[in-house]
Amino acid sequence: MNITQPAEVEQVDMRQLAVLDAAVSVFARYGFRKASMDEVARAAGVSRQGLYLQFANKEELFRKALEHSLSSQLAAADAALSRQEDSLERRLVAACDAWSGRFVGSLNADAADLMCASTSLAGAALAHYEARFEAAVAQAITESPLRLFCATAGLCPADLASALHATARGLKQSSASREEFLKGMTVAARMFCAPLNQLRSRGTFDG
Amino acid sequence: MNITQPAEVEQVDMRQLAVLDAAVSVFARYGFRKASMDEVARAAGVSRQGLYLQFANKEELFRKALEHSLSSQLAAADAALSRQEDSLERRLVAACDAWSGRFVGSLNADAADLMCASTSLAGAALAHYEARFEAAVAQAITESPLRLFCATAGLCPADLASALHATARGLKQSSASREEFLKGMTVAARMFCAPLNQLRSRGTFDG
DNA sequence: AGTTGACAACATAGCCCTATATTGTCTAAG
DNA sequence: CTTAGACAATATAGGGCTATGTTGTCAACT
Repeated sequence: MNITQPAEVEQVDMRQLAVLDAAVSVFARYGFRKASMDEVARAAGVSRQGLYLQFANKEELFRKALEHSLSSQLAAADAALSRQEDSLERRLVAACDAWSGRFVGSLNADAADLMCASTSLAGAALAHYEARFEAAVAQAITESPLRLFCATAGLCPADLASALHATARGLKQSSASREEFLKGMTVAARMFCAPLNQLRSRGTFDG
Repeated sequence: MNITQPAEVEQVDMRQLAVLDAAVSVFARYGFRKASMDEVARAAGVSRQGLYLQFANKEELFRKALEHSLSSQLAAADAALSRQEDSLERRLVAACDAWSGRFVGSLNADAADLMCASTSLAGAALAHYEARFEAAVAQAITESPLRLFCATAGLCPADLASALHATARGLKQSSASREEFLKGMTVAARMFCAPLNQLRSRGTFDG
């Protein structure tokens, strides 16, 4: 009987994740207030009461859904950053895209409501994941030859990560399509990685 | 009698500019709807009817004020970019600060109203000035040795200008203070200008 | 375990009406 | 040429009130 226990636990987790995925898409589409528990339940393929069996109330559902989304975005960014076979430029673009680009074209008028609810209901988690994203980017830079340039330029990898994050923010705001976002992000990443190519062409590349 | 004519014309322009300056600060403080003509008149030191003698209505006043602000921001950015005694990094930071940094810390809840009014009442002018800002930045890059790097990186100066503009947007949104904005902008500009220093240290600097 | 249907409590959207503020215009006065 | 004061037309803010939608919880059902 112990053998089935882990399977059941995984089952429960899978259910939760599926529900959270549905909640994320519904909240992203309608915002916090205009998204109803009924809509989320229908999107998740469960009954409305099924939601209340897993989450105490709408606020907790939103918080968990937001954290789930942030967590998966961060995981995707981490995965992109750890693709050692790709260039740093490509990894940085992919990481910023995984982190910020997911909902670029799909933001409607309820974006303000979403931001407001996010900061008021899970501001700490939001800041936490943003810090972890920047830390991951900074770590990738630290592990690359670009760290050599940082020192000579009087900067630290965290500064670069923060600046790249700001660029991603700005592009998310001004881009009409994901292609536009990726194009701008590629330009920024290429400029940030320029010292790498210069080092390489000078023969001072040491991995 | 012709001698006094130009002086009078300049007087009128000065008056208009003073009124527009006052209007800009009032609109920036209260947004479009919550700012009253009475408030603008008091800030400008004229009567409410004085405003209607110079501007047909509130919408025209807002449009002219916005264009005046954009024009002066662009002029300040241009001035910063043409300070040949400064490094390109410093000029780019100063230009972005002049363009985007003016109201960084002072944006309140009425920012949405401002953006909405700006795009609906003078969206064309807004886009026009934004394009001119990016063109000015691109021109400064073209006139610098950085243009050499652009070609080798498969980019054009306009791409860099657009990316820098996006960074300024993102920092404007996420920065709590102007110092934070300037710090982030400096990091981005330094990275964008990194190829310059590398070229210089390799002795391939040709002005 | 989850679903269904029902329920009170609460929030929301809409409408109407009122009071107040603001716009845009006019005339008289300095 | 500008201002002050007054004015109708209009926009806005607020209260009350209703209709509708939503939340959170319950018991009965499968």
